Amino acid sequence: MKPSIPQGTRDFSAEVVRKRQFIFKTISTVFERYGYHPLETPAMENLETLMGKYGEEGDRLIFRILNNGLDHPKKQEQARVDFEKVLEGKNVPGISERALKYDLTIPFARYVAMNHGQLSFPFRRYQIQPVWRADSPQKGRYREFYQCDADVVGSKSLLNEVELTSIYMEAFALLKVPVEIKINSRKMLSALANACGGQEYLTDITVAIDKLDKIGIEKVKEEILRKGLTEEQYSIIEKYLHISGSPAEQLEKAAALLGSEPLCEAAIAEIRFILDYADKLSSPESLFVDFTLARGLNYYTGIIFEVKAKGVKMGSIGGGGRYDELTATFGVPNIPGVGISFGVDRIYDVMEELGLFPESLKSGARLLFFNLGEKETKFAFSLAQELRSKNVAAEIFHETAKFDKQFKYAEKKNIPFVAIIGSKEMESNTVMVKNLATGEQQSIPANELAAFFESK
RNA sequence: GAGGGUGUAGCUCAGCUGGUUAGAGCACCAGAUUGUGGUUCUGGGGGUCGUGGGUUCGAGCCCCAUUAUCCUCCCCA
Repeated sequence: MKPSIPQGTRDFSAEVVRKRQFIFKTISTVFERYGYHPLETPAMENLETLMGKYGEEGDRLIFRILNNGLDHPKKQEQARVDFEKVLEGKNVPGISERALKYDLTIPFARYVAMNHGQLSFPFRRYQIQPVWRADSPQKGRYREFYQCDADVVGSKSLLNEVELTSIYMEAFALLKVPVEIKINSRKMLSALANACGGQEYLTDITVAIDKLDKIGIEKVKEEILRKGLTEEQYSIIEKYLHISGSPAEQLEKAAALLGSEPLCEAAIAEIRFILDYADKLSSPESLFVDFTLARGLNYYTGIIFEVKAKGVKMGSIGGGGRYDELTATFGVPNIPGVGISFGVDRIYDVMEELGLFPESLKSGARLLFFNLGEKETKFAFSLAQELRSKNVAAEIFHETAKFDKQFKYAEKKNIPFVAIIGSKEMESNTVMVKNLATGEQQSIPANELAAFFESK
């Protein structure tokens, strides 16, 4: 048979794994600095935990796991009856009661609901794990991909939003990715909806203006009018979308337009709270107020975030916001929260495009010992062991072979140095070390080899 | 869920309006070169042309089906 992997999944080769781990490690280091703790949850959850949390569309994309033992003679009859129901589109525990997790937020909510007695609030956690979606794959979309989330629950303080903003700034600074961090408040959008027709239009308006930079203002207008708003009502939206200027000016203009709405006042207070901390953040120039920012998800209730990479054509590489009642669906009310996520796969693509990964991630071993025969290899082996004990990665070529072959191996594996030990070297107790990039070689006493590499 | 493109050597792909024995580059192996690579040269191994049918004297090429994969829209990260 021809080997293959399931559609929408990937193997990661050595270099890719190192680069991805570099991203994970950088981000988690920043999370830890702010007192966020790691959490891991199982790949699979009970189907019941996940169903109904992601909307109709989302439910269809959940990977369900078939129960074991359906072929057991005692169960076969029941399985047939149950399967008929599955064909009608129902979920039947007899056929499937587990599913692969679809995101990290719902499992986190489940965890908090299960353990809220033991947790001390506010509870901060970060989580970097794969999730699975039975979507049809295309460019930049996979059936297995990683999410990287940080959330704090059990606190309404806007200081959390400030810190999450700061986390974005620090993490992207460490990764050297130039970004724009956009913020808005969902309350501002609610105020807008109230001003032009009422809350029942909130979702329609949000969905439409969220697409602004994708489809252009004309299409946004079309879409909004199609939803039943009048030209007059739309004119308020148009004015809203044209608000510009410095953050302070933006807030003023918004107040002038929607000031009569109490929610607008609340929104302005939230945004102003964050802006008041701007001078204490590491890169305030990357923070922007963007009233057109809406985020697709409807569960956000306060501040919302979105991060875009500068100088690259790419969707957002991070996003998040405040939500209320994360755990209410699991019977534990009154736990508000706010969280952000990093789009790891897209960050990878951006960094690859801009050449931001450190060179050191490319090679494994620093040194390859040539294999020139049995005696020589024994000599090389003890030297290699010494290097390894001093944390210098070293490899010995696996069999005696022509120089040509061993050189090519080193080159392919991006190993920068080779060590040649033949009878001459063994006699004088030295090692011939060659730098492959420059072609220079020098004879180094065997007992100084480790020091030579440790100093590099 | 809707709509496109592509399946030929390990990889990337040529292959004319259907016409003898299906090619190239890279990779691999051997040699020129028994302790100094990246260049060059010579030789070599490798393919039931995704699968199944059909049209034809003749199909890698045309038709139908099927399957895999990539992409666009919807939605999302």
